Parts: sequence; C-alpha cells; structure tokens
Amino acid sequence: MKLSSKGRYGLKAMCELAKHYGEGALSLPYIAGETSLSEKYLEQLLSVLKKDNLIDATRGANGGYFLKRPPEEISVGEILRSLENGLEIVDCLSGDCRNKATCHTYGVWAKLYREINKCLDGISLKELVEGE
Amino acid sequence: MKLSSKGRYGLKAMCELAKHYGEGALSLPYIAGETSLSEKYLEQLLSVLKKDNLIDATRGANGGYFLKRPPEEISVGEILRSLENGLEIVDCLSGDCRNKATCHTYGVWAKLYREINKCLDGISLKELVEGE
DNA sequence: GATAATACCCAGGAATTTGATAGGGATTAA
DNA sequence: TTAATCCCTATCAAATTCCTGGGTATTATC
Repeated sequence: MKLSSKGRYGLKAMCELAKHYGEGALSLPYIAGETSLSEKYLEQLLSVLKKDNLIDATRGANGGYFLKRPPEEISVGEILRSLENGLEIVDCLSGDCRNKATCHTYGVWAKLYREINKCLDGISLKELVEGE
Repeated sequence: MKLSSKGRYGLKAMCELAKHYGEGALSLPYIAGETSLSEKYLEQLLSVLKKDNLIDATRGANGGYFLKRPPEEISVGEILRSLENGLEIVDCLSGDCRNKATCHTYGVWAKLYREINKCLDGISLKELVEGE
C-alpha cells in the first residue's frame, strides 16, 4: 500500500505555493527548481490540482500558478484525494461492490478509509509549511 | 493508494482458517475452493503468512494449514503487514530518509502510518468472521 | 505588432510492479 | 508403495507508473 509519486511530489509543490501565498503567481520553472522536479512532469501534477479547483493559473508572460484559497483552508486530504484520484484503498469502496452485506472484509476497508480521510483532513497546508 | 490483491485475498484466506479454527488443518484445495482462488496463487499467499508465523502447516496426506494462534489474538494489522510486506505508505518511512528534519511532508506520512496501524491493530480476526 | 515568457494539451514509451501460472521436489498418512 | 499434501523457484503477460517530448494558445512588455 504505497502512495504514488504524484501524491508525494504534488504535495511538495503545494507547499511551495503555500510558502509564497499572497505574493502573486509562481511560474512552472520556478516551482520545478524549488522542488527538483522536471517542468514537464510537474506540469501534469499542477493540471490535476487545477482541474480540482485547488489552484489556479494565469497564462502569458509573468503568469504562473497560485492557491485558490488560503493555506489554512486547504487540507492535505483534499490535495491527496485530488492527486491520487481518490483515496479508496480497495475498488469495492468506489461503489460497485455487490456483496457488501455478506463480505467479511468490507467493513475493514470502510473503517480504514474513514480513518485515513479523517487523519488527512485534520492537517492543513498551513500547518505543514509552518511546522506544527 | 491501493491495497494489493495479496492483502485482500490473503485476508480472506485467513478468515476461512479462522472459521474452522480448532477443527484441524484445512487443505490448500479446500481453501482455494472456498475463496475462489487458484491453488497455485493461494499457495504463495499462505507461504508468506507462514514465514511470518501467523499460520502453520502439516505436510503429507491429510495435511493442511491452520492458524498458529486463536483468531481473537491475531489482528488484521498483523496479517496485512505480513502480506503487504509492511504498511509503510512512502519509502522514507522505511528508515532511509536523510532529511526527516527539514522535510515538510515527512510528518504527514508518519502520522498517517501510525493511524493506519492503530486502526488495523484494533480489529481482530475473530471480530471479522463473527461480524462486529 | 513582434517577441519572449508563460500555461495548456496530448501522445507515447521505458521501467517497474503486479497477478498469476507452471513444473518439479519433499514429506507423510494410509 | 501410493496418493495426497505442502514447499520452492522460475517465468511471464498485463497493467500501471513515472516521465519525456512536441506542439499550441495566451498575454505582458517593448
């Protein structure tokens, strides 16, 4: 059970945006430099975050990316659900399980899923960059 | 972040062993039949669980697999850590992270790791097969 | 209006991981 | 001796992951 690189790296990028919240947009090359990611790869992560309304961007010269809401209003849970395309640890949590009722293990996955989300939703991006 | 098939199927096999705890050993073909897994695949899962001392086996005719401890003394956490080869969600939790101190995100993974283990260690195999 | 800096879109591919199969060997009850 | 069983290890196809590359659209600045 591993988190994908997308999740790990995307969260780092979000931290970078949070550090500079309120200072205008950060360009892709700048964020790539700070996070040691290739521009092309980072671009894909940011496009996912943008699709899910966590960040926004302005195009053209002097354009870049910025958080859509202040860091204290964005949770790590939101970010990871976006990047990981949901945190469902098994497929049957995604709705299409026909024998929830009789399955011995379904309850375990459901409980774990709730705990994971609870934990991650309890951490804001602001706490992350400020350390505690 | 998905649990592997090994984890899901292995837990089902453990449930089967738990249901028949105290009734002697269950043969590989029998467990395979009950869980709808191929014998060869199931064999690999059971070998992992045996290596980690959760189950034991007797060889030869009338042999089979059985739990090494009663179901109430085996947690789902133990089982999944065995099958998944640890529940570390990111590699840096497995000891070899050089910049724990400065990394913004390390704390998130550490906390989540603790929560996941706490949750799964709180569910016994007995609860699972008896429902609640 | 031209230029340069930027975000945006999408195709593809190498490497890794996963899920599973296969064959043969060792052990033991009957 | 035989048949039923667990044990070991190699291999493979499919899926997924991680990343690169090329080209397009937009816009501030000169």
